[in-house]
Amino acid sequence: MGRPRVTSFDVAREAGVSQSAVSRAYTPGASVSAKTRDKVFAAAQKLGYQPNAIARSLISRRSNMVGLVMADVVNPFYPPVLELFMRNFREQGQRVMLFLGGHNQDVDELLPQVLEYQVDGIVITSSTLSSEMAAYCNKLGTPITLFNRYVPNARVDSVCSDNIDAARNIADLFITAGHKRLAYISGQVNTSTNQDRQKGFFSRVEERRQPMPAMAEGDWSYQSGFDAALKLFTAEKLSSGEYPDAVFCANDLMGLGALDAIRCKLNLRVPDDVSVIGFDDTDSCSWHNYRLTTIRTPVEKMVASAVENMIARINNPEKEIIAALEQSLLIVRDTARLPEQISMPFIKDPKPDTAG
Amino acid sequence: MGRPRVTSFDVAREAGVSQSAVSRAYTPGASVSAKTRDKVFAAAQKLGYQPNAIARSLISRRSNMVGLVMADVVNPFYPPVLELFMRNFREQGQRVMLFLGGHNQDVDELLPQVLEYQVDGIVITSSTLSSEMAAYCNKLGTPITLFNRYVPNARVDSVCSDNIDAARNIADLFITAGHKRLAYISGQVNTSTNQDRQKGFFSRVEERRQPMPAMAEGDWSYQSGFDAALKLFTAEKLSSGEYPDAVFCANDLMGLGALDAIRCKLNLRVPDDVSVIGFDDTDSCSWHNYRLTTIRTPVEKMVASAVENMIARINNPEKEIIAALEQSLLIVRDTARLPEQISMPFIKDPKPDTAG
DNA sequence: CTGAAAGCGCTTACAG
DNA sequence: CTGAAAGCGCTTACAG
Repeated sequence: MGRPRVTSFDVAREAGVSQSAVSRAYTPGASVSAKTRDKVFAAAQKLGYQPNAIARSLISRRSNMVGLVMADVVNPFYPPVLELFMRNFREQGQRVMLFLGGHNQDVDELLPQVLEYQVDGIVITSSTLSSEMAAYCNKLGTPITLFNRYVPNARVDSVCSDNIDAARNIADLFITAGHKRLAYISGQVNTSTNQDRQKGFFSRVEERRQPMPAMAEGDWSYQSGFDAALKLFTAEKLSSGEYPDAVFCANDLMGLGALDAIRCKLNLRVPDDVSVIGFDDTDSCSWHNYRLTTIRTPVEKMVASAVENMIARINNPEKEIIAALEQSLLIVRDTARLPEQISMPFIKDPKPDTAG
Repeated sequence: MGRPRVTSFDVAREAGVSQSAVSRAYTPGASVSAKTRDKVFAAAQKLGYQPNAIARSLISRRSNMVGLVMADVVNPFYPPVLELFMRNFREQGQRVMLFLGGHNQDVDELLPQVLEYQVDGIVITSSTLSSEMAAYCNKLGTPITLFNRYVPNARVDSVCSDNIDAARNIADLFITAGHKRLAYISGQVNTSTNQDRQKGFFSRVEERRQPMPAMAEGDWSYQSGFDAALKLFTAEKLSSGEYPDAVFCANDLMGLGALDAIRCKLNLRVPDDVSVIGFDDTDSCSWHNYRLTTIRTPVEKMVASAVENMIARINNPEKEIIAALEQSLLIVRDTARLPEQISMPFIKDPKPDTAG
């Protein structure tokens, strides 16, 4: 409040140089003599001066801030993604303004708030924006990158993992290993992530001329996976032996819930009686009690390329649009019977030998 | 690049009013006629104008941005905290610049980067800053609030949960329920959170004239809890029956690791053979397979008061310093034998009846 | 209620 | 290399 700020003019006076010289001292590559720079820094130190990034942003038309719109930080898939974005942007000298916005329509309402601050670019994770909004950002010259969402024909970059392909592979794995009664536990049905995983799984089952999978609806949460499993394994099916012998869960949290239901509540053996595969390779999958076989999205790579691309576009708006689609990796643990030949990239996560 | 921005002058021309009028139209409570405002908004709409928050920040000396420094978003305790901060600040019309910084010394190096952007205030979670840095922020007039960290005699606000008190209560619970061989699995030993939990637990055991707890060092992670449990329950102790019968874990993740080690690897019964209590009440504690008895910090309340206080201080720098210390709540689930009389606030989390 | 004008704290041609 | 000056896009007294 009213506290007088130390400005470059104050430093200039103290150092006996011009205000421009002060500015140059803080501009990498500007033409200043070492001597002037030293005087400036000494004076700055003495006065407790630091350049004002807001003023710099205004005149230079570069804020060195990016907007990051995230869907749901509480879902364990996102914290690592957030951390990676923070780290990658920091390395590029960009600060991040964070926004939490729900689904697609929210994003359209949110974007003006982030544009207001003249961010150099915006990354949107797991949501889309309307084509009107995309056009508006484009007119402003603010680049957008979609993470985990793809919009055909829009002038926005995107980097995704190939959910359809991964889900198709899971169908193949289950079928080839001899499972006969497949099931699917869905995420929120209106999300594109769920739609892609479901479509990939079902379409491949159909291509292989197998009976369509049973399905129960979840909402990505642990509890919904637990409940969905209970719906899939009714008392009737249990007694007839006609219960699912392979369950693909649209994410890990639901996979863990299903696992707990199947083992603790239903007293079935995994993977002997039923195989379970999840998606994301969240930390808890590797816990000794679960060891859930799952799909890992190459998050490091995806974030790195999203950031790299964003920076490149900030520096060159004419750069061509990218639409990266990364392949996932099967993480083999203990919850699924798998065929001899695994038809997708995979690694085995050995049971850690931690006896000491 | 170089795309001409639409400014308030363009809108003024289009609307046939002065530039000041445009500015006033966007200032709540400013004196403009409805008619002028309508003309302005119509022109703005037509041109795709939106006020430039950076320019506004510069002249008004209010950025409506706060800096949020978080320690470790990957630890499941933090995502909910982050979400709460985002939501509360948004309600107050504040945007947040996020920074991820490790331990205390990092924060001192980070702060200049956040101050550069003229944030209206800074919240630091689970780290401290040096008194020099505190003094510098104070000189700049930028308020600091510490979340989960307390600095006596510094001119910074803080809101914490009372870790010492909660840990003392756990000692009481164990002892009163008749446990004889207590143990403690620590978090990273140099963090104040661990120090407080450890101190509270040990000091109360001492006051009650019980044998000092055994201790194994962890680092907050699941795996470290698993490993620590194995160190506590050696083959020798197992065969002599002299293994711990009550383990207090400095956080839930380690508690779950310990639980898996104790039950799956050691084949001991919980809580019959050994009681386990964690800390934080992270989501996975309530999973059917774990149902970990733990301590819940009143995070909603803490974040709300941190934000409320920050806003109050931004508006009145002379406001008195607060140092809130919130009491925690015991969440009773299935992993600990508890006395008849529970000596601290608690709630029972009933096993959800989800059979359908 | 309205407009002209000063000024927030910088960067960046421009001229020397 | 250096300084004087213009200007980024706003808000806010000030005068009417």
